[in-house]
Amino acid sequence: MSNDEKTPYNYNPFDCNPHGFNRLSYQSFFQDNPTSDIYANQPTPPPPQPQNLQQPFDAPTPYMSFTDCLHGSMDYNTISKAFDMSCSSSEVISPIEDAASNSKKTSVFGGDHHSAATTTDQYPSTPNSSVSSSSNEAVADEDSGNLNRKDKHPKGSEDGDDNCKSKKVNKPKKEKKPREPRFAFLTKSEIDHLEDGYRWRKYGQKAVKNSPYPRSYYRCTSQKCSVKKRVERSYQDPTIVITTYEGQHNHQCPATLRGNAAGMLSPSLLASTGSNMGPAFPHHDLLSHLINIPSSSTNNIPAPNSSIYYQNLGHPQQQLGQLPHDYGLLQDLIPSLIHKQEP
DNA sequence: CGGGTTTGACCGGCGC
DNA sequence: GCGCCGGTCAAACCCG
Repeated sequence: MSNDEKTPYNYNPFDCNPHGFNRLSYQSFFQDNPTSDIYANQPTPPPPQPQNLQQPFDAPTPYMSFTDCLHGSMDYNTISKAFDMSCSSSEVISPIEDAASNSKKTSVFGGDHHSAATTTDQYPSTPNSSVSSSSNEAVADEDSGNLNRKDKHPKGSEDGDDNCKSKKVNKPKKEKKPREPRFAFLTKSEIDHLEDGYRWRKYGQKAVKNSPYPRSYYRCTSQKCSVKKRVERSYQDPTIVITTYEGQHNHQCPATLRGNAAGMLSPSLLASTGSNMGPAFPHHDLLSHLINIPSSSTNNIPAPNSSIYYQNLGHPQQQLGQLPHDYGLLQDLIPSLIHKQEP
């Protein structure tokens, strides 16, 4: 069952998309709750979070970008709030019960955060509808240098000899390290690993329980950057790729450094996002999929789900009107998006 | 040869 | 305590 069979979409030159992603029909930010919460459908209690996020920069501005998120310059709460808005319209992804909702890890992050996935049993049956579940993870976690773990000792064979099975090297009982904040993107794509401008090294792949699709683990190849991401395919809708970022880049986007950034961005986005977008904006591929740009410029891509985004948002204007002030993220993106649709 | 991928094994948390 | 499972490691392999 390869994904190649389905190729439901055409290549969209507008997106400069060499991989043939399809446009994102849904986007979601969620923090935490591995796997499960991706599908979690819940009203996401907007948490009164202390602003103790690790933020290299000041408070989020209305011009935060997705990459800002990726770079950690953004308050994750802002993100989640922003998307809570859109999910508050009771949109949820298709009921991917069980594996997802059942996961025993719904509140794994120390439990010091509202376990988001709680009402998973009442999925409205809105297949392919967009979801915007958001949850907050242990935002307080610093970049705890997750690379320290285990000191890189070869497992069990540290001394070689007869500790044959006793892989338990006597470790200093490390304290539980908090997890990085996470957020996920659901992207319609034929390929699993979406270009986002950063370079990633795959360090693992695991079969996902109850899913025929494996989950891949990637780490940012940049030194000292501990950002990780997981990529898996929704088993309910194999055209959807779930990309979960964990951590915050502490460097610039390599693509940017190569001078590609400009080419990744649509002028309108650049214009609308302003300088705050900075050089670290993600690959246009990603962005364009994130916001489901109905690139009128070409192809009437069937994009079966392409309308979902709007469906969920209802009338964008209206939605925007309801937005809290910190809806800056979409507020920023949508106008440019709309602008872009114009011939 | 360096960097990335594959893949089986290991680790550790969690639920029962 | 045991088993399950997600996440990670690292040797082997691949590729440009």
